[in-house]
Amino acid sequence: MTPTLVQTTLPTPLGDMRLAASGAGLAGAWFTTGQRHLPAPERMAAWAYEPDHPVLCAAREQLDAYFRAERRAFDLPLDLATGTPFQQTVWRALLGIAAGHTLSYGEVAQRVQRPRAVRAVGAAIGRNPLSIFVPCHRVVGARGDLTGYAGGLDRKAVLLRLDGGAGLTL
Amino acid sequence: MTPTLVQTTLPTPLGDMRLAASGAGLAGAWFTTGQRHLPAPERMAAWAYEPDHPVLCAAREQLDAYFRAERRAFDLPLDLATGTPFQQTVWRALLGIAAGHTLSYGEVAQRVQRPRAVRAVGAAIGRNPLSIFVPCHRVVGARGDLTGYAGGLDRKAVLLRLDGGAGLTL
DNA sequence: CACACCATGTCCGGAAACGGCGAGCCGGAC
DNA sequence: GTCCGGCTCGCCGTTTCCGGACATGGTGTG
Repeated sequence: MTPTLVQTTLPTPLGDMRLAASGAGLAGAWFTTGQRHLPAPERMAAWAYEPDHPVLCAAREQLDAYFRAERRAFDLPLDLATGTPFQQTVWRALLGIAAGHTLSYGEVAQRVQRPRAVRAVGAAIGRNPLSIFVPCHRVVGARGDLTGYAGGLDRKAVLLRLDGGAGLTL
Repeated sequence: MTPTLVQTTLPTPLGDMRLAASGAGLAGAWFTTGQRHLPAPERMAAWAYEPDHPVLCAAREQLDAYFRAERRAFDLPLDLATGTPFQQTVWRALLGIAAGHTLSYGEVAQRVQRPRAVRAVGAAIGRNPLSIFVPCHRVVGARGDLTGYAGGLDRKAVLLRLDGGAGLTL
């Protein structure tokens, strides 16, 4: 049995989000609407609601600050253990992209020492369980186009503007 | 010598059926074409034709009503004494599946207290002498596939739709 | 008694399909 | 000529699907 998680939900300018935490740290952050690759509903239903859990509190506060453009980087323990080894490598690489910067899928592939595994990188990024915290929205097409986002391209655009210091513009 | 039976035949939307009755109740109901595990022809030839036998009349009427979707359950004495003890147990378990519901072979095996005798259950169900009356068509594969039917999968599909209240759709 | 049938179910390995891509090529619009 | 849009094809980790190999228990044979 995989260890069970605790969860909470919170509203954001981009829609409600569900946060989940394990003993190791924040393990999930998904938009409740229009998000692909969600865990199975019955799985999520089994997680206890603990809004006061320290990790969830920290995540909520930092996320609020981020949307108020008062914070550009996050600082809390993350639990990436869910993914395959390759996925974890990719996700960790994303953590190295600072706000205001972007990389192409090909560049990420190079950083992961798999220069030709471009599509595989794309697939792995698509499975990122930690929206925003693992900044998968900072990966764009080789020619600068947005290309895709599990939470919808609209949200990706907003997040990138926010990253750029432009403040929140829907 | 096993006590001799009386018989009759009647047409149904799924083809002609032969009904047989003993003093204890309805003992057989088989499609005359495309049905496996029929009694030996010479055996059946020895049964007297008695279309007016009370049990046969009741069976005919209820079967007609069933095919007209005006009846979902049967109410007449059944004679299951033909089978082995195990087979009788299985057949009786089938009587507990209401119209509109299905069980997998494995689930039937559990109900019979022989969780691992899954194939044996399948074999026993295949020998069911009372098509439709003992609803062996309500047992499907673990993943929901039809798997098999002594009267042909086509008939099984029709019967399940009929059970579901969908009316008769060939 | 030994043995071969089955209207199954589970597990496992291999094959094929599927992506949040990117480079190369071709044909039009200037 | 340039430039751009659109198409094709190779790329590779993951997922899904399919087929074969067991285990399994009652029955009908020999």
